[in-house]
Amino acid sequence: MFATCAPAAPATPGSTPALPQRREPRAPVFDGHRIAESLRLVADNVPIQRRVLRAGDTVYQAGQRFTHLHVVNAGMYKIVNLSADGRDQIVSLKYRGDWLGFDGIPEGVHDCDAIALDTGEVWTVSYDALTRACAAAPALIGLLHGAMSRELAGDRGSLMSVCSLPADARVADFLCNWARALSRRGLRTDQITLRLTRAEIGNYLGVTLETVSRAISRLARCELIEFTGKGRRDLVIPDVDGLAAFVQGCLAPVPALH
Amino acid sequence: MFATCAPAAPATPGSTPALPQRREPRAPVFDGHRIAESLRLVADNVPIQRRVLRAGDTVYQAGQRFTHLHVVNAGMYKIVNLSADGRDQIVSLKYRGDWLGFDGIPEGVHDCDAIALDTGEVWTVSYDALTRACAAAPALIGLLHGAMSRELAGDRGSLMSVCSLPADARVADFLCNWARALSRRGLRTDQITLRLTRAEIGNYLGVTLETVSRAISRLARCELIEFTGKGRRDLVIPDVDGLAAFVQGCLAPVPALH
DNA sequence: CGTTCGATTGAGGAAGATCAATTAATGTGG
DNA sequence: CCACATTAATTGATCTTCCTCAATCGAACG
Repeated sequence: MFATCAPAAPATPGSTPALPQRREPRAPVFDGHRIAESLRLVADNVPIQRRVLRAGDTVYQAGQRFTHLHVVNAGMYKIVNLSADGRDQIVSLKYRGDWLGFDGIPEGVHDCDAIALDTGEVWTVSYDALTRACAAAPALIGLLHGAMSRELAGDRGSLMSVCSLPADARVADFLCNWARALSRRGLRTDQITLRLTRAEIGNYLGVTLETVSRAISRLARCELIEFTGKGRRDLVIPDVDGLAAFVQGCLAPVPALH
Repeated sequence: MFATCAPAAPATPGSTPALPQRREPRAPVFDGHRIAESLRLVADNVPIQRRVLRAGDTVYQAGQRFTHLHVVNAGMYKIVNLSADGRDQIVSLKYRGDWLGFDGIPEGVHDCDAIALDTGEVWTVSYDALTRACAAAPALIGLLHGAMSRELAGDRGSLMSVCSLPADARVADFLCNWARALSRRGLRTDQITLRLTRAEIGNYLGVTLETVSRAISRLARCELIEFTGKGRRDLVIPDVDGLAAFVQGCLAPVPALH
């Protein structure tokens, strides 16, 4: 696939111009203010309970009765969906400002686990109290809907990645998204610590852990990523846009349709 | 994979009993009443505009300003996500009772297309009017949240299918879900018409159209599905639970983890 | 210092993609 | 109504990617 490490050649010489291949470093999005406001809006209108978690702690578990929602104030979390037949599947990752627990709404019972990946804090609010507060403070409705809609958008992104990208690109895309999620929230990206094992990343991306490992090694060989610490969990992405361009490059021969 | 058509042998003789392999025909879920109530609740509290669509018509398109939501009263719809680089990806399918348009909430602009797959009708409501009505009729809040949460659950299911099932099982799972979506809504399932081409199914499931075609042929050979009409678009699923069991059977050698 | 768990890397095989040819259904214009 | 074009679906042959199996290595921990 990319033994040559050719990073997304700017479209083959005689190709259609239909693909702008946008390479200008996109304006770095920063959501920190919006998130801080959201947190304040919640805390001002609903009684919250702060809860500190350590890596491995569960915020809630599948099967538990649903009574509360949780807003992430700090830390990172994985959402694990367990199907009836024993498969378990990491379906999304959550960061500061994201909500946890929507899955329990329709049936009153959670059908996912939410598990902390590192030390963090969530603000827990009663769902009943929250809906009542919505009547008084309509801004809360917009907040909630926005959060749910963003979660939907994230899911669509995952599906897109899994359905349309080869394994190496999936891993690259995963790393891009991770880095962007951090940078949008104002967290440091010059020293990223992967909080997932290769097996977990593979589970999330629909590939085996060996494939993840090989992909990461190749990306490192191409210097699209660099390891910093002793182990293989701390890394730097020197140029996130370059990494994103690599993802695009994996699609080169396929584009035209309709 | 299943040249012998062995349908989910009840676990290999000496295997762990950890996998119950539930085969009792699950109680058929029927959501018709809940959906009818939901539609009425909306119509009673918010001005709606009925809109009839024919196959291929768009309910809304990516890039359009978001002002309205839509509830499906009839017909089937595909949601297509187009990424910046030209990939387009079917991310979900919608039926009576589902909502369309949530993707526009956070940015005020849609980032998906919603396209009718056959003749149908949607009820269009102003999002502003709807949120205002939520204050007056709190049941609407629960309705909306339930709908969004169900959509999230559907997305997780898709991701799970794509990440953990081999191609043949994915197609089988897709057909199961289609049939169940219909039967839950009280629509006839003794004569299912696929409204998607093989290419579209493949796009949705992350495989090529040839793979879809082969999988469908094999399922038909095993009599897990049967074609009815002249073409290859009308089919019957004699035993949905049997088809679901086939999906499970594809996972046999993998289960244990942790 | 040995044990354990996670990660890396290689070799071989299998599932699925790609390329290509054929058939079937649908639509068009004469 | 028929010849023709067009689009969808099927099926086969080959090739690539990724999975599986296995060995090795490294870091962390008791």
